[in-house]
Amino acid sequence: MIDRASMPARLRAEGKRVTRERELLLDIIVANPHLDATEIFERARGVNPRIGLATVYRTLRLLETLAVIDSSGLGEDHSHYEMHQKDHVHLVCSECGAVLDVPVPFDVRAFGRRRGFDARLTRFELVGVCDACRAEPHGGRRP
Amino acid sequence: MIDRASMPARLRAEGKRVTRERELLLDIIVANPHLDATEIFERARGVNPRIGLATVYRTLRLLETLAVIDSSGLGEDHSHYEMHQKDHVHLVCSECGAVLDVPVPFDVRAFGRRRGFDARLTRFELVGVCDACRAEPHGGRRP
DNA sequence: GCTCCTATTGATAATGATTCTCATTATTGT
DNA sequence: ACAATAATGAGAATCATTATCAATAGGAGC
Repeated sequence: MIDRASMPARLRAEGKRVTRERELLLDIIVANPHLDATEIFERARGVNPRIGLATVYRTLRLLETLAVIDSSGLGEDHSHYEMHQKDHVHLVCSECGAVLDVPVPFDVRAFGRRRGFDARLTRFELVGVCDACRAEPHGGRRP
Repeated sequence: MIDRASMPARLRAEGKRVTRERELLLDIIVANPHLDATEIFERARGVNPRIGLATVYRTLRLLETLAVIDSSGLGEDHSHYEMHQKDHVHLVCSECGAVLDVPVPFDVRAFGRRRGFDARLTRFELVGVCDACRAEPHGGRRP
């Protein structure tokens, strides 16, 4: 996992500016993995009501380009974000939306290399129903 | 892989009608895995110029609901489709767009079960650069 | 700390993918 | 063949994301 404290230096190293907005968005992503752009936007407004949605998308794109954050669908048709970390599988509960990160049980780089691929990024997800939701067939919608 | 010939019976069993459009779209998906909705639409028009894009999306949604086809992003921000088949990893070349299907090297169901998840569907992708594209750094854009 | 240069922001229009609406058409049971 | 109604086609509507552009604010130099 990338260290939050090193981000300002990292941005400057890339010739980018360290703005209030970028700091705020990074804090939100670090503290809440798996949020989507709208959810990040809402939380950001709670702190800085003047922030715009465009800034959220622009910042997410920048951070993803810098490989600081990763995006994934998590069973839905839009992106969710988290700080970049070692290859892992997202176990997504289609009932309650819970997401569990589990290390990939094999060497992904070697797996790709064996097939002539130089792996740049991975997205592994397993969508299903978690224990809790299987236990209570009635309630248990998205939190 | 689901057998194309059994699809009409499968549709009727679900109380759905077997239309020219559905037959055509199934043929296209079987013959060309990993196409997106627009590509499927274009090929379909080649055979039946009267077909509408809405029908393509409706049919894709229906077939996915019936677990006849699966969708995945393949490194892009929209869905690509293929007949449902056993769990596999998509190796996607970000340079030429080539997609390679490789069996998942571990037992996905058991993997999920061990974490309290009842796996319904999986999406494993590894985005990188294939041998061919690494060989020729100049050309080699999307086919 | 003050200024200037320009990257970044905010508001909003634009785009792209997908879904919805509704009148028309075609599939299926009889 | 006929009627009942599910499915289609065309286009409007929606949702996520990107582009545009004037206003604002980092940060390098003084």
